Amino acid sequence: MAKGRAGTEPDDIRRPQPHPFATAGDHDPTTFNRSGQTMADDKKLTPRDTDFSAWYNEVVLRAELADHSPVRGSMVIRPWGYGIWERMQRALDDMFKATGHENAYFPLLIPMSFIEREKEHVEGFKPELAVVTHAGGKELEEPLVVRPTSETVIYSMFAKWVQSYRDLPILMNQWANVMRWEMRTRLFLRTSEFLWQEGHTAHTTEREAEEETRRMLEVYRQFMEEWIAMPVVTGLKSESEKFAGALRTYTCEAMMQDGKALQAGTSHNLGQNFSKQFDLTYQSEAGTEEFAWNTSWGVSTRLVGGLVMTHGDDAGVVVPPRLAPTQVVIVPIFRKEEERVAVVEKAHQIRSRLHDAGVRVRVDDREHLNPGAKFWEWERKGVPFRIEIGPRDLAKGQVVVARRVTAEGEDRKAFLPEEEALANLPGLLDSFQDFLLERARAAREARTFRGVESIDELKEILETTPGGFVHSGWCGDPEVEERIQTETKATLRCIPDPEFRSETPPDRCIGGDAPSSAEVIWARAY
RNA sequence: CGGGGCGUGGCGCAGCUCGGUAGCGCGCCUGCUUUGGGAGCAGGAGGUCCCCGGUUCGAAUCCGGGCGCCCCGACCA
Repeated sequence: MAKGRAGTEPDDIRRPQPHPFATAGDHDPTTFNRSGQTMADDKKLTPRDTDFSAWYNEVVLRAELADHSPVRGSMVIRPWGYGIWERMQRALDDMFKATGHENAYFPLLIPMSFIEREKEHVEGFKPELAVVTHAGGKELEEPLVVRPTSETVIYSMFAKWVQSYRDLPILMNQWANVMRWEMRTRLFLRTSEFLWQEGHTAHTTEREAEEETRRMLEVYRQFMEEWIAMPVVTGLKSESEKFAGALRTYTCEAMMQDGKALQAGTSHNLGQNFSKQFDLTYQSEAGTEEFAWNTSWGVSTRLVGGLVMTHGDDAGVVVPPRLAPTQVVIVPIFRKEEERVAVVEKAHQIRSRLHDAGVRVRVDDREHLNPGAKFWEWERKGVPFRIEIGPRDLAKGQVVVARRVTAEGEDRKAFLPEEEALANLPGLLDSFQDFLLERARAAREARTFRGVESIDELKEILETTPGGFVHSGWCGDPEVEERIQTETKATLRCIPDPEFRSETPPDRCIGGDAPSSAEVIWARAY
């Protein structure tokens, strides 16, 4: 049976299990201090099942991933969050290079007239443009737009560079910031300014452009699963959800722990829409003048938000080892001065041996915090493994290895001989990475509902916490889509690719008696 | 833009009904004792109580006007 199938019976609607956020290995963040008092509440995070959205905000701030900037709706990405983004960038960049792409950089400001060139494109972006009207103390003759995306400048430049079919394909990417003036913002998930990568290509044939669009979608899927450990459903966007100016938009949709969908990355087949507006033509082998075919594709710092909402728990963030700026933190424990000297020295020895084995590791030898405080702090930040070394361990030649999240029935801490711990850690990091992906996949499958045949049924599922992805038939009528959106607050996430479809294709449209022309997925979304 | 809430040391809040010394928890600084799951004690720093105006002998508190932020709905990676 293909991956992504939930029930053995296609018509069987699966119900979610009662406690969506329960995770093996979660531990109760309520602890007691020495006088037996509970710790002040302000040290704990709001639990996910009390208020998921409050939990998210607190986690991002208190794990020091990001902070609000003085300008409403924009954020500062702090070193821990930026370190995760840097790892993402590096991995993606390598994948782009491996598929033949080169990086370039285009400017922040775009002439207003460029944006206005492609009709659908303007309509899509106009409401969220930030416009520069004054500079150098004078009003500008033509307003400049702070790029919301760069298709228009990039294809205007491509037009300048391309003469012959021999100049194609162009496979380019840029890492940049963009600005879209949003009404409601949330750290990482939707801010006015965000960091992203936008790939832009030009081809001689429609088929080649389509292949490129699909290839990059697959690169994204693979990256999201292998690096973020975040499984995604891939598929095609409906007309109403596609990129403004594209022929077709493909998407990666991830399910967050509250059952809502996160559009994690998109890849667009732009057809000849932009090449026609910007005169991106080439002379073919036969000597005729032809318009090029374009694609564009992007992922953003939103992925950091996706990571948090996929793996985080009530103790904080959980960062998959491959993206963790620090994979292992070593906490020395001691009482007397001579113990401190010995333990800290051992900690640094272990650090340097793990470092040589390719592990990103640091020693937390701050003296003003006791070990417990350090444990909480690094767990909140999501460091995958912690090594504790105290006098008792020193005497026994062992270390304590604690995993950030444990499987059901597994002990949180393992007492291992030093050599064994050192030898095992790279493997432990790998298996933790795998564990996170499998856990996330299971969570998604548990909240994927198939064979849903009526809007009432859809509504009922979405209103039962924590919702999820609902598969149904659809006749393809945009009016039906809009009606469902209004009635259920769910959007049509995508027409899933074959491996995510149900065993038996739905035969009727969810909106009525019309025959279904495509299986689609509904969900409330970020 | 509609509905709701809130602006008081860095953060979270109390005080406002009923005007009169600005307070609590966390955090921060110094010292000593501590350190195997968010340390204890002692001392200390830190405030235009969002802004403007009014009432009053006196305003964080009452009145008027502004501004800002957050949450919930209509747009979006």
